[in-house]
Amino acid sequence: MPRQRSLRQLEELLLHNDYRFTPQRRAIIEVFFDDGSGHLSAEDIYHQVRDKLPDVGLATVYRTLDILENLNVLHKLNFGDGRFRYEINQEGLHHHHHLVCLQCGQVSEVKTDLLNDLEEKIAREHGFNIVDHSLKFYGHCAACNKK
Amino acid sequence: MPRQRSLRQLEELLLHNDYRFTPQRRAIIEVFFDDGSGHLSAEDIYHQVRDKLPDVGLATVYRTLDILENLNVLHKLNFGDGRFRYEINQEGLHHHHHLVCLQCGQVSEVKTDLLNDLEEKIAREHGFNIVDHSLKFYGHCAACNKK
DNA sequence: GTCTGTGCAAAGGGTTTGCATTGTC
DNA sequence: GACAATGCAAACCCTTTGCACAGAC
Repeated sequence: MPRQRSLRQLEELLLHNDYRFTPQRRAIIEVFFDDGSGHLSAEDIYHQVRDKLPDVGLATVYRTLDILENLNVLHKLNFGDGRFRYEINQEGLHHHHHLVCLQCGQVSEVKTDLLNDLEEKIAREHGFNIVDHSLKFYGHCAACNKK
Repeated sequence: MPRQRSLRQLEELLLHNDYRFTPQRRAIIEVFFDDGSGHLSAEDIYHQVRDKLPDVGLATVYRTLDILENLNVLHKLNFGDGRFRYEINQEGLHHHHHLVCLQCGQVSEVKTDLLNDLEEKIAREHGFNIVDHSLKFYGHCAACNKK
């Protein structure tokens, strides 16, 4: 099982779903491959895409992000800072959590997932069928602690 | 230790912090006492306050919510539906989690907190000083499952 | 050639801010 | 009576939408 889909695979995914594989969409996907930091806002992506394709419109970015989210290529994140952020869905990276630094705003990831027990308990006690979860820790990151 | 502060105590809290205890602020706080459901949006509060004080402005609601959040009277929540929601902070209700139904939008609460171990581990491994956390489960609630 | 995708600009929705007026301390 | 708080409306920010044009199949 591949850890991350290739550009080629994503092209096929789009075409199989009756979407066209345009230069704009290609460039937007490439931004996610190029940028390792993850957690990109629409504006971040817009600026990076415009380095390659200077005429791209912000609306195109939003429309593409929407498609990619629906195809489960991207995950839409909300850290409460007034804008949505997107990260690429990678197999094996399911259910990681986020550390949001309240000082510098940096978001890092925790791989651990100890929520399975809790999920079972909730499903049992509340009759709630869990599809997804979101766990965020807010605090002060190592770098800010040193200041 | 009281489970919930009284109106009187909140009045003193405001005055001690050089804020005035106006009828508007009183009415806004009362909304939280009257409404048991919790998770109120600014608009929800605005409408309920206007039943008592018809001339209140939405801006006043936002400004008051902001003050009460800073005084740790309220907790600002984000369920990703495009608006912030507020719940009153009660002692003993620290760190409860939310179940967000993807069908009907209803938000209910889970009292369990099994995150202490995980928090310690994260603080140790990442040097991240945790101040708060947010855990949300998305899925289908018992009522929607029956439909 | 058809019809999806694009860019632009305008609209939308929640939240914030400026300012003259009101009213609390 | 000073100055914080209010109400109104405009401004803001991110996101969505309408529309005519461009371009992929």
